[in-house]
Amino acid sequence: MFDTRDKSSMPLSPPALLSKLARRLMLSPSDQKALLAAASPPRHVAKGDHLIEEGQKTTSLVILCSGMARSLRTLEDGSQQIVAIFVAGEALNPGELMFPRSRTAISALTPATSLPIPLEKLNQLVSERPTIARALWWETAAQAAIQQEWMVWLGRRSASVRLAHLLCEVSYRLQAGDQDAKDAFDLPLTQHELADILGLSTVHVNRTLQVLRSRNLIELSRNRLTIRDKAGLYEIAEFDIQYLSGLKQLDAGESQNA
Amino acid sequence: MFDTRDKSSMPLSPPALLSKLARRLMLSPSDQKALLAAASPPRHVAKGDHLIEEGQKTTSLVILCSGMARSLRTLEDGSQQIVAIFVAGEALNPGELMFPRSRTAISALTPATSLPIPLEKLNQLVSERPTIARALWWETAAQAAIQQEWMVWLGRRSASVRLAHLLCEVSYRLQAGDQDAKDAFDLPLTQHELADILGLSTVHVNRTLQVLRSRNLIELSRNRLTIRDKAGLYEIAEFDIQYLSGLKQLDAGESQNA
DNA sequence: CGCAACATTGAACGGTATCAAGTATGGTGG
DNA sequence: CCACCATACTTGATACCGTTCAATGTTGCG
Repeated sequence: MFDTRDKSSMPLSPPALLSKLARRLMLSPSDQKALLAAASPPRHVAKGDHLIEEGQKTTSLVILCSGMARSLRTLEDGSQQIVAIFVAGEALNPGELMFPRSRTAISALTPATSLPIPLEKLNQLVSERPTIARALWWETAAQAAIQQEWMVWLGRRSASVRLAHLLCEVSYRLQAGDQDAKDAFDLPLTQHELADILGLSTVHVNRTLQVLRSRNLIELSRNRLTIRDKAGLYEIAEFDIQYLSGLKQLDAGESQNA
Repeated sequence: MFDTRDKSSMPLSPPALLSKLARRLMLSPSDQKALLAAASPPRHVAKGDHLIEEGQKTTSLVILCSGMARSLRTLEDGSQQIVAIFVAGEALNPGELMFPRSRTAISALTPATSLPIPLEKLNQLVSERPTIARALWWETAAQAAIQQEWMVWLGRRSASVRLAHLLCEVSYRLQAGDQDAKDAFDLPLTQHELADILGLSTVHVNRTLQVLRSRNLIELSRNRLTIRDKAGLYEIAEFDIQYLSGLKQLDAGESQNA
């Protein structure tokens, strides 16, 4: 279940593809159906392929049905910074819908399946079904919240804290989307990619990983991460489960708001 | 016009207060009226006062009508990171509306005026007027875009680039909100606060400012910033006016989307 | 087998933090 | 108006974290 590679090679029916997103966004069955009806056929891409190009005109809302993806900004000097990662069940560009062009390139970290929903149809849907508009607005806000958390530790924390935090977050998001709370999962990121996310050099990521390993907090080899000491990892990461748990409180807290 | 301190001491009528936001969000006159009718009386606060407390229950959308504000995250060890700053005409918490509680504290950098709009009324408005919902969604996305830009330079750029970029951005946002393109404005941030934004130490901010001054790019004293060499500053900041100009293309590019 | 990508290690350099001290600046009460 | 104090700003010396460069080991794959 954790091996995202398997999923993409086994074509799922669109309803199955959508179910994860629906669960996250708490869409009603009728909204789900409507979304699905508006969607283009699902697209399967290989590892490394671009799901959205930088500067590309915004033509669809894209939902990641399986696999993992990253959002990348390239700077003039060639250095790059990964500004977001996505796991199955998340929308890739809810915020970009508001802009004429995409500001980042989004590419697949694993073989992946995406479900594009053309803007024209989406706009119609959104005006007919305010609950869908609200769900997308909410997804935009949730991603902004995650970004904000990234900012805090980019600005203020040491390499080991940043790395630990990232591992905690990915583990948490994978669980929230789909799986039971297992502590081992595929993490299809090279040390170079981790460095891009963390704003560190590859070499230093390597050394920092060794520190975490030597303290018996994690194992990581061949793209598979095992968390050996969850409490310990959370502690040095200063991982506050609260900030993401708002994602779950939606059904409880939102009913009055919606 | 640039001295935000004057504004707060001179109570403006609510319509005037809202006009900036309306211009930014491209709200129709009837939407503006409706928003205004839903709003509570404007609130005047002193420099340093909190507009929104950390962890406070989300009860209103708050619009900043005059002055400047900052959104602050405090870490367990006492260090803090400013994750956003706001100028007059911006909404303080469009994204937070989606969560039960506020994740940051927002406090006034200058004397300021805020216009709270209670959630119950807002929810009604939003369901009656999809354009308002869309405007708030858009504001959420715009703030996420700015945050993302911050992330990129927090992770990848040197102190002088970060500082220069921040100055460029503030200057740009002030102009976009209100003023003609003047190159001198009040910047009510201490070096300590700049450090919190930039993820640097106060001492290093000081030295970096001296570098910029010695290159004749800026003057900054007593909270007043003068940009002496705009082109030069933009250059070392690698300031890409594009990323924010999406904000302006809304009326051009959005009509087909909305 | 051999190549390419990834991972690991070491040494030297540099940017930024930290600590500590000193200098404006502005506001307050006498 | 002055003495005083608090806050902000400035400057220097030192230490550390993370980078860079360079070399070596490892894994997977055609």
